[in-house]
Amino acid sequence: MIQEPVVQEPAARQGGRQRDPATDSAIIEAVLDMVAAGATLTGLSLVAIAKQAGVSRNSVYRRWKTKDELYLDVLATINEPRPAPDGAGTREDLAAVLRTLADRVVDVRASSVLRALNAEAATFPRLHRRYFEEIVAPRREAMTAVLRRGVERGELRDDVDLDLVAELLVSPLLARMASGSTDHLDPVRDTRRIVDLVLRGAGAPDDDA
Amino acid sequence: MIQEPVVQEPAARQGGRQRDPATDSAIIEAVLDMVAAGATLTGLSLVAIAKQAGVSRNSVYRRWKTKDELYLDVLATINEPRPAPDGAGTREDLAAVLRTLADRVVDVRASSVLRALNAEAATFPRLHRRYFEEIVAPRREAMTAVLRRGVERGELRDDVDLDLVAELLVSPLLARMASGSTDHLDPVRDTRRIVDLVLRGAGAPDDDA
Amino acid sequence: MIQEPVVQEPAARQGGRQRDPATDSAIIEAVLDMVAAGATLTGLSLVAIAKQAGVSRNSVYRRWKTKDELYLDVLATINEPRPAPDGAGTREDLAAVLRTLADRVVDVRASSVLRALNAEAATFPRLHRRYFEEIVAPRREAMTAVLRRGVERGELRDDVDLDLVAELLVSPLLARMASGSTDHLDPVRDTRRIVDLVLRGAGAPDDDA
Amino acid sequence: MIQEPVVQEPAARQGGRQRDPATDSAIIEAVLDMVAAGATLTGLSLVAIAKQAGVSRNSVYRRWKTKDELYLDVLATINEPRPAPDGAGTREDLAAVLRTLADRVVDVRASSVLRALNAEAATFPRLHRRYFEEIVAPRREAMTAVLRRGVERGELRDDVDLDLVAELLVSPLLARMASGSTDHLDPVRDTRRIVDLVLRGAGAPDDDA
DNA sequence: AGTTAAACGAGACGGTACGTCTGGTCTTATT
DNA sequence: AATAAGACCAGACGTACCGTCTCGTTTAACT
Repeated sequence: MIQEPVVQEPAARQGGRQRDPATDSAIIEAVLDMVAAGATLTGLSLVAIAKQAGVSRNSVYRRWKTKDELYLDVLATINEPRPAPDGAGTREDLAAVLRTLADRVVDVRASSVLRALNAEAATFPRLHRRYFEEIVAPRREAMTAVLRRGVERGELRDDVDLDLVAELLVSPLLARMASGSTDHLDPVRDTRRIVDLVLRGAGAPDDDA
Repeated sequence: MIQEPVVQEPAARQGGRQRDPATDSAIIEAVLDMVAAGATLTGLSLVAIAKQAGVSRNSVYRRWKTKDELYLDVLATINEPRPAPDGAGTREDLAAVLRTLADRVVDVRASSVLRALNAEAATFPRLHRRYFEEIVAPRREAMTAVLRRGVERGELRDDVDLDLVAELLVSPLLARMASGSTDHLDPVRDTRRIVDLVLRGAGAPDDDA
Repeated sequence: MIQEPVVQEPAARQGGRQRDPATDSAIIEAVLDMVAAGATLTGLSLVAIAKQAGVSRNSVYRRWKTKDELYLDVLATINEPRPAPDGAGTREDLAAVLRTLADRVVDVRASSVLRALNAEAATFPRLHRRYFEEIVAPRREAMTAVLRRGVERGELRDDVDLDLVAELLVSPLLARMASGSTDHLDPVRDTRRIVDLVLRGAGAPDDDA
Repeated sequence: MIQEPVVQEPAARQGGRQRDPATDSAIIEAVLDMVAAGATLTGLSLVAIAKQAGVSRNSVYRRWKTKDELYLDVLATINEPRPAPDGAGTREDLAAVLRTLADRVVDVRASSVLRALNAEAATFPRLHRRYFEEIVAPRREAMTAVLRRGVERGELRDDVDLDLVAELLVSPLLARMASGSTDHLDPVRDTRRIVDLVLRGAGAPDDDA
């Protein structure tokens, strides 16, 4: 799991001043703020981050050798695991799974980081892989599980491509995250509307025959 | 329209060597290639672009004072207008409109630029606005027109939010563009499948009542 | 001799527009003015000279391939030969020879060029050699001739080093040229005073024994 | 006095790495060497100096914002004050004062810098003024004092222009410095000969009447 | 309490890239 | 063919960072 930051504990501890934990978070906050303000992952430098955090360069470099490692810890901050939906019904379960995503999309700093990460995946392969393993994959599995159960329950057609359905459900939120048009998004209402429309379809009933 | 590049024609022409048009395109190609290779809009420098284009710095700065202006011309390159769908039927028209988008998504260089532009919208507001006016808005109108006609024809329900339907149709492609997972996308097949699923819905028929 | 400029006559003259002789002198004047204004020989560029002369770069490069060649022609402009003194008397002859030098020292443009040339002798060896052969050597010979005649006539001691006497006579003017403190120099009066003092000496008569 | 270089001490010293004093002198040495090798004051760039000194550009710019300021410190290096002559006799005192100058003339680096400075006085007015105040003026006063005392003692005529005598004494050395023909100069012997000749005069004794 | 060791801010340092400017060459249109 | 205008490449210059390093200072653990 990503939960545990990789800030290296210095080996043997026999004396000396302690690291200020406030510095750790000040730096990570600085990254989140700057990225949310439009900075690029590549464009950010440890120096600039230090300045924004009100901390000496030294204090940043002491903790992370590279931006890559720092960003791993930043990414860990974003992931906020949720319990699996309770299985009340397919419609509600889908909405619940989507909510997890929608909440992150609405969080400006989180969505900014993820948007930046997508745009620069090639530059940060390790970071991008981690993003997939820790954030994307679990959600996808949760979604798939709900969909499969929906078919079993007879609440979903059994002749549809579930992967496509999942993509259809998730994409509106992802697209908003990608474009940054996150303002008018109401996590509760909009996830509900998306689920409804995907389940019901937009075509006229006759048209289905 | 964006079609006409803004490369400034120097005022009065009475003598002097002519600008090499090959240089213009070499520079724009360089930008497209570098962005497709993972570069950031902010991260690119006119110097690096010149190097990649095999052109002197001077020749770049002579044409564009800022990256912003250069990118405007790059963006113009991407926009490839398509005729409106012929109106054979809602299903076919929707697929046709989506195709325009899907083709751009599949084009690595185009989608890379747009992905980068989305990620750095804050840094290039003028560019982003232009992107909306010239590329996004026309497609959206085309899509809306088709949908409205579908309702009039009775091929679409009249109780659905057409904006949401449009978003549902478009988002899978946008999301792929955003994440760069563009490899397995088949413009013809996949647009068809998306349209079908959105029209028909994924829910079991009984469930609709 | 330096008198004949080395401006290359274009080989065969078969037709086409004629060179504008005004351009030649405009360029040389430009050099003189710029050097007098403080420019360095190395620091001047043909481009800057063209601009100052109000002439296209082309027109300069067509005439002189290098600064070196151009400066040779500039130097030729400075040398203004004078007839040998008439031999009325040593005192008058010395003053006459010094006058030639003093007049050049007073000419701001000439002295500026020579001062610059001295400072950058290492960079323009050919030019510096030419300067010696064409300007310095003739004057020195003239001076030596007058001094030798003075000894023969019994107007000068026969136990002094004539080279040193010559140096003593010439140096005040050269030093002024070198330092640029040329303002308060009156060629007629000051050469006279220098000659008088050198002949007579500053020591009290008794002191000589 | 000029003795104290103007390398700016950053105001408050509370921390940070110390400047390497070896870097200071390496840079100044570089300037002296390059000017002695024929470089122009204007032509030198802080970049070239840094390269020659084997130091990063940064380290130069950190110390001096402009060439002007750097050259002030270079000039300070050249000035080497001497005690006033002891007053044994006018002849000896004059020789002693001239020696100070002759030694500087013989020092290739010092004379190169001063020659360059004279040639480019217009470009570096502040530097040139300083040169006068710190180097020229004191020597001139020393010289004048000796001469005046010579008159009082009856060792010099009382009807000569002492300023002219001073100029006559000093100019041969200055002229050599200006022309760079410094090789065959023997400070001890030549100053002596100059003083002797100026005191005694070159004219035949009868000629004075 | 004194010693030791590390955290911390400040800033020197070498290196690299950027955008500007200029120099000399080449090309085009005009005279 | 000479000229003016200007595109073009090459390279230097001064600036701005970046990441490393070395200081002097402060804080905490361990004698």
